[in-house]
Amino acid sequence: MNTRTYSNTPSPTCDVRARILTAAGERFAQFGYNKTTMAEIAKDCDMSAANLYRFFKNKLDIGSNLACACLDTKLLLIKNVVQQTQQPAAERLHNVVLQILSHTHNEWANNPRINEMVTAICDARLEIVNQYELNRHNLIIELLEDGVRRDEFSIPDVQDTAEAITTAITLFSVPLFMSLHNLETFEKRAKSVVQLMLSGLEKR
Amino acid sequence: MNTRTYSNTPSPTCDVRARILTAAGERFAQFGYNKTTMAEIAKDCDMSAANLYRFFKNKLDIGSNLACACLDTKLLLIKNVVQQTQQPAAERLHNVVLQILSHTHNEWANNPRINEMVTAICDARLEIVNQYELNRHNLIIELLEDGVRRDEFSIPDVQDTAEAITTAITLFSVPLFMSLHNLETFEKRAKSVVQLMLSGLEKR
DNA sequence: ATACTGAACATTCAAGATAATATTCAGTAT
DNA sequence: ATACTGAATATTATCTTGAATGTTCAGTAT
Repeated sequence: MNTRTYSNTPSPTCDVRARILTAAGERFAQFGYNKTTMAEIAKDCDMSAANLYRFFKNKLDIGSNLACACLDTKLLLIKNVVQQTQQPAAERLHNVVLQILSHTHNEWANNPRINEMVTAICDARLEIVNQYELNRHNLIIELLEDGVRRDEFSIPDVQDTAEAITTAITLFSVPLFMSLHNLETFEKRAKSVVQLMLSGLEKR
Repeated sequence: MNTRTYSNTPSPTCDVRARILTAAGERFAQFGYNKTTMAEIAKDCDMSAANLYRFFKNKLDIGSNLACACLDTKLLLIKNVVQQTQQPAAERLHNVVLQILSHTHNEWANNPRINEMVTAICDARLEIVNQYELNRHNLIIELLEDGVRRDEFSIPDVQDTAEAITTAITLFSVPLFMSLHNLETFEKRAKSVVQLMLSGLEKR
């Protein structure tokens, strides 16, 4: 990644990168990743297609950067929910799951283009989605530990439990599944799953 | 479905159907659904391809029948676990989840051909997989109700809870996911999920 | 040296042609 | 009538090829 900055130059490298990403992002969102050509992105930035390669390794690299940003936004939304520390941890868990569901559904329903891009990128760059999963995992751990600290939760192994939660909400995280039901059905299911995760089956 | 039987005929209709299904099943398992031709199935049964259509509507219909049988086997395995009534319900739930995981993983690892077939069929005949899901759902309900009857479980809404469990074990039911981890990792996760479903997070 | 371009080259996509296969049906044997 | 077949037809998959696009690079301007 390029980390240099030219504070006294009118058009620093990182600005060019940002301009390219903006142009590409708009095209990808409107016409899809595959239908967008490097020539078009270049034209939007008043440069040649060849010049794009001075700033990004290739088209996939542009896509990856956008996908990263996309996943970062997603992560930030979750973080915001987790850090509503005035709310009980149980409620925040509930909100996290609904947040994830809502985002997945939105992606699928309102912006199949973006989804196409993210899919394409994730196929090629597994590490990006891995990083996202790891960050999400850590946010769940943060939430669980907070719940334990506040004496709301009793959790023998936070690490395992966080993994179990991630596993249990798979249905809400994968856009592919969104065609199975409508949003209300998913929300109902999400509530049931959270309910189950909170109280468990065993008699107390 | 043909339900007539010719008890005094040496080669009754239903035997021919069975012969065709056996031949097709072997071909599908060995070479895959798409690579198997109707002519080949017919040759295995010493008949013309045209004659197959007297017993099955089309190729997909042959595949559907095999897929049904496949899912019925799966269901039977689950049923057997559920009905081990000498075991505690909690243990049986654990075994059901591991059973499902093991079957999904097996399908994916040892027999991609069969999997290809089931996928092809399910794409075309959603009602088959729906029926399977419904039956599985009912088995889970049976297990939960038994757990409640024995005073092991305390469950406000069995219907909702069964749906929640089905949802939570999505990762173990979809062959597509099997490439993500190795079997041991999945088993560890399955145990964590069951643990979570049994005890819940909330302090008691 | 640095920023950039146009043209060359490599790869991917898509439309059309071809071949393989599924399905139907008229016709034969019993 | 019933069980079945071979050949005809419809559908689907595979291959081919030209065009479009991604990528590289020698060369130009500053």
